[in-house]
Amino acid sequence: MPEGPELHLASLYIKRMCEGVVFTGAVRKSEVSKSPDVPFTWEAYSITATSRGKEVMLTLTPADGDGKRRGAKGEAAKPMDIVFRFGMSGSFKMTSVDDLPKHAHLCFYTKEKPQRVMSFVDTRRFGTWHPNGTWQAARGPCVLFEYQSFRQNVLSHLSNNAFDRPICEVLLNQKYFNGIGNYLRAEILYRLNIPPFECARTVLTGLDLEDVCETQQQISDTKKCVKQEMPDLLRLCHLVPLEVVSLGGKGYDPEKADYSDFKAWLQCYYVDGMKSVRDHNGRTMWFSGNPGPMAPKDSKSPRAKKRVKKEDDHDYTDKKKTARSRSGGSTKKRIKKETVAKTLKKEKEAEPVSKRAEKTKKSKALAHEKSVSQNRKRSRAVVQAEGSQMENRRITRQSSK
DNA sequence: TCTGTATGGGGAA
DNA sequence: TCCCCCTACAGAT
Repeated sequence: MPEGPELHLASLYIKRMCEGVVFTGAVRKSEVSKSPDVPFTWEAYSITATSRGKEVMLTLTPADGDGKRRGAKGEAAKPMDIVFRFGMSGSFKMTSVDDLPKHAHLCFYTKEKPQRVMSFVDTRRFGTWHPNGTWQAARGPCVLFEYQSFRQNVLSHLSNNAFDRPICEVLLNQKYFNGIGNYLRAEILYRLNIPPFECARTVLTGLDLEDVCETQQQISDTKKCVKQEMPDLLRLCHLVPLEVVSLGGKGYDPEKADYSDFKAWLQCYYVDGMKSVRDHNGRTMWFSGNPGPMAPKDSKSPRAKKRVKKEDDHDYTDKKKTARSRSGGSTKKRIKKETVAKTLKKEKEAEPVSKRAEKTKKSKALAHEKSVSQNRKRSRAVVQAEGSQMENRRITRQSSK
């Protein structure tokens, strides 16, 4: 579920579910998880949460007046912060003990009867947590809640070689864009019609250090702001995630019933008619129009690349053996080579968009079409239309300099 | 049964 | 820059 908006929605969910609820006992970790144990055991404690970019911090606070002022090992009663990163599939869920989700890896038990559990659920186990943790120092300010410092952090470091790369790849750099992930980068660049593989520095040079819309309320009031001034790329890094937050629900999470709202909100990511290529890190970039000058020449999937490499190695070994033995190669090897050649040819002919994506998109297209046409009539359409013209003119100016 | 793909990011070379 | 961590699912074979 996890980009900036989903992490924030998770923190809101935790706060809502844990408000006034007393938790008890030890925090329990699944056997299979490689994340650390959480050394926290109290007769009574409360839970609250906050988010920053792609991190969520849980604060466990021992309750006053429960008669026990010391923990199981005699430690003083002080709160513990646990910092979570969600990986590709992390989320929090409050359930009954009987309904504990299959992939619950860290569990907090309530003191009620019947007992309930707040658990960190993470199917793929790419998520991590850090007891007594702090916000990760290497991550930049939150695009949602530290907008001005986020903006200044980006614009004051443009000379850094991190900005030599394509804008779509820099948008995933959490040192500068804490909270932006793969669907947000697609949506943001699409709104401004910025070629994803344009050089980041070219796109960002010339933006004002201070945004004219200074207060969050002003910024959040899209209509008001758009009428006053065009939103630039950095403001959209703030506004677009805010839109997802305002959708409520659970954002990007196909398992949830309210996923349809989110799908309808998407204008570019996984949308019918959009193009997709692999960026230099092997992640799929969705876009329309011109990919930009720094587009990778070879956009094979990481696994396809690996396979081709393996087969190349295999082929090389075969050739060496053949040369040594002067045998000319066995029938088996010839068939293998033909298969490899066919595979390569297939891949060459294949569209950048996978067949699976095509089919998924087709089935999605009908439902999507209806609501997108409505959505686009809203303020975002204004943002996109006006913004893209301005942005294109600006980028053209930058490029020609 | 095999292959490709998925909202992220740490660490080795 | 590449490899790896891991599960689930869709579609191809």
